[in-house]
Amino acid sequence: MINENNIPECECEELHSDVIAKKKGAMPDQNTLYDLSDFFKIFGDSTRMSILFAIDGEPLCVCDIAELLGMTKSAVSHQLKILRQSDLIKYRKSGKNVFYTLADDHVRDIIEKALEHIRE
Amino acid sequence: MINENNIPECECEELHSDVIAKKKGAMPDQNTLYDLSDFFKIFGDSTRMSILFAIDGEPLCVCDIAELLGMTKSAVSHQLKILRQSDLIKYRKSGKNVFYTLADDHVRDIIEKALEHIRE
DNA sequence: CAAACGGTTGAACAATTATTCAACTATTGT
DNA sequence: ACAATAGTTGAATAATTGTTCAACCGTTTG
Repeated sequence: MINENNIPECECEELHSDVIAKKKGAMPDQNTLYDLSDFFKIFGDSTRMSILFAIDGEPLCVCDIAELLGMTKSAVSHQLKILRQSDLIKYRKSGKNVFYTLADDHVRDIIEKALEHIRE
Repeated sequence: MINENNIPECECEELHSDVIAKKKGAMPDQNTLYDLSDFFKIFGDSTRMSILFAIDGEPLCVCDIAELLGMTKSAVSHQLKILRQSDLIKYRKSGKNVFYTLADDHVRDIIEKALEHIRE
């Protein structure tokens, strides 16, 4: 079913309107939902997840990360860009090298929580 | 560069071999990395994120969720299946309806942590 | 200054994935 | 038993996204 605003609509007849109305008021706004899912999307790739573990603690240059993960510098650099844009990592240039490491402990925290969930 | 095992390799000449060796021992195994990123992948979609907020607290039937999100039952049902398979939600059948709600507080915890990060 | 190396980038390609559509199952009420 | 409704499902389509490839920039070294 498509309504006049071209938005698909539920075609059910017996809706629990009161519950829906209550929920509608309690839902986070659309932007927050996008921000949240975009944030999790970053962690939802095994290459990026590997990079985060790799640069946890000691900073690593792009070559080292590539060697560690068995990937090309290019592929790693592309993913580093995404991590940079999300402020999950920070970097320091040193001559021809660029050393990357985690931005803060927040990242570690979230991954730790997820590990707990997986291991139960 | 592709080595004899057909795995792309870093073509750098000045690797920090000692650091790499140390890191290699500290990295989680490949399966854990996949499990972790697969877990986060579930949260990395705004539709699923909306559903999780919708069914937090009070259980909602598929129709109600669809109405709340302005989506078709089918689209919602597909995403509910993914959430079910990841044990993030539980459901209760009642006549023609199926009521969904969060599986446990773990889910809420993780989303809360992410919200903290976003809002800083 | 030129060559070499570390790193980045854009376009192309391949793979993954969310939504739509139509068909289907199961349950309820007449 | 039949019609109607809630929900699920598989296939097709469209959109998103990760990796490769080639070209490029910046820094260092001969």
